[in-house]
Amino acid sequence: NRTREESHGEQEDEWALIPDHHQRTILHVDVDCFYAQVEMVRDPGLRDKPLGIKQKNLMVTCNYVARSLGVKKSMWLKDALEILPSLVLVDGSDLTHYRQFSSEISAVAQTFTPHVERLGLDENFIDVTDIIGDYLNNSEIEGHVFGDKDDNQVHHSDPCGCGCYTRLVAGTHIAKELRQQIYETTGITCCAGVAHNKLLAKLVSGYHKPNQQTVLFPWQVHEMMKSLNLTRSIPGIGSVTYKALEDLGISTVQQLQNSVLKLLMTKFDQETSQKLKDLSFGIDKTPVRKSGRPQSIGLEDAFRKITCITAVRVKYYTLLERLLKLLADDGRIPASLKVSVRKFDRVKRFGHRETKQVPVSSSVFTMGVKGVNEDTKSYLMNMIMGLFHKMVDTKKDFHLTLVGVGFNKFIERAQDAQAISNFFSKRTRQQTDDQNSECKDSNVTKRTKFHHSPTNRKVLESFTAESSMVSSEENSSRFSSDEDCIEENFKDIYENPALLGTHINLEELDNYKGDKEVEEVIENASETRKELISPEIKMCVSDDRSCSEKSACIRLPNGIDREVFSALPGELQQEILLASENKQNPKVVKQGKVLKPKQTNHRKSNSVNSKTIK
DNA sequence: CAGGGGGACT
DNA sequence: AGTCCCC
Repeated sequence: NRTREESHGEQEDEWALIPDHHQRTILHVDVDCFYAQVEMVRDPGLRDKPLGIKQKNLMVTCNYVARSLGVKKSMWLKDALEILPSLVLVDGSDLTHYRQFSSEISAVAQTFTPHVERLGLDENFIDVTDIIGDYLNNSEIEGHVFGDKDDNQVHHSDPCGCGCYTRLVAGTHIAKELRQQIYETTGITCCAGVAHNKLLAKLVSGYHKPNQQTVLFPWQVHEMMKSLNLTRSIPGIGSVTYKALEDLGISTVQQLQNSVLKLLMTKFDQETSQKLKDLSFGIDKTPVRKSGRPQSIGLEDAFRKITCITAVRVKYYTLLERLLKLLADDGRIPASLKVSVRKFDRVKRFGHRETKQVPVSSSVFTMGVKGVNEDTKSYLMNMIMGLFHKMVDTKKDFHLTLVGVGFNKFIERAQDAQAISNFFSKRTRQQTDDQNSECKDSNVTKRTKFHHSPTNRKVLESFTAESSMVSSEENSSRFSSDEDCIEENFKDIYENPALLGTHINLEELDNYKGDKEVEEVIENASETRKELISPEIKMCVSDDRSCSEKSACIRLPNGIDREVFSALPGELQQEILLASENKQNPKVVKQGKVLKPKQTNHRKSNSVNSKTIK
């Protein structure tokens, strides 16, 4: 009972000859201009205005008021404002609220069935095959039907004979109900597509926009696929695959349908070749996979130009602070840290990133009764900078247009966590003669094992809270298993101990009473703070315009964005200014005992290395 | 400055 | 770690 066109494949094309019985019923739900809707729900005053959501210089989406006035998705901000000067803009760089709405929407779908697969923040595939029985008594179709009206009226029952007609009609009722519930719980409107596979459901969901739905019956598949014209409009055929096909003289879906598998196999392996052909016929056997929680959590910041190491540190530090909040919300313990950069490249322009990763010890996130604190941040910062230096040779000129940081593996199950924590504590015992290892071991075990418990949740949440610094001794045992990493990655800070002082939370000073060397580092830093960050100057720094009129203004180092600078915590502002000062006036900074005793053994010089500051 | 994510496969 | 895909 497959459609005729599905048999047009080559004889050797075995997969294509397997009939598609359309046994499944799949929904694709796609939120209308997602970011714009979220902002309109959050501020109903925006409803009637032309609204654009921007990220940097790009308007990533806009509401339908704006669209009716000639603005399109993914326009340059400049172009959008030229067309529509009255466009109201909201910055959508921080995805926090979008993530929240997104998971609420998926959660509504999950009340129907667990078979929900997320695609990006605003799309969900739902396999409703399991629950279709509850909806079979509906005879009327909800929403639109793809294709010619007359054509569909011919088939008023189930011409296919496999029961797909009845199931798809039932699917339209589920889609209707789901969209209604999403609207009631979140205030967000969606489109939906109903079909017998993911490809088709997705293709058809956008046929009537916004806030509408469409069903596709199998006998319309051929017409639908032909109407796509270019192969590029098939999900799964991206720019690279499209160009490869183009090289073979295949540009349209029809050409792909008529292509010979052997020709495709000159550019793709057999499996891929077959998949491409299947797609052109609207055949897609891929299952709807439960999405579960994200497998990575990361943040990026793009910009036009960063050329100095201090700015890099500032960017990573800022991203890391936000990332730790996301991590605390997530509740899981990460096992791997990934750092990325995008180097300026005239040819590639964008898209390409270089990345490096390292395992991170789970103890970094679980040790310490008072939770993870500033110290964890600087530990991770050193990891980050270590990876960064593997990608960028800061002794030479460099030009970055993006930095990113993320966690991409998580300790999932109690058993795994147990094994991992045992592994770490074992290593620690062998390598150090740590009397406290018993205590640490039990800490790790307990926390990791129950990392979903409320108690542990609290520990995680305290990442971001101001909390007290642990003693140096505790530090050394906590991180000793990552010794190798620290030695490599701490290099930057070794070379400029004055920077270290600026990392210290001023509220934690009491912890260092009596430690002369540490106090000295801190004093250095606090003097710097007093000198450079007086309230007046802060005001000046935060306002570009007033700054240009005042003579007392701080002159920021080249490459430092004033807006970025003013948004930073004082300690990082100091770091920048200090670094810039040192650049012009390299001076010797007296060495102090630093936070992690291991370092002192490896420090080679007391002098500030102006090269690292660039 | 396409942005700010994410996933699967190799 | 890189490539390709998706939104």
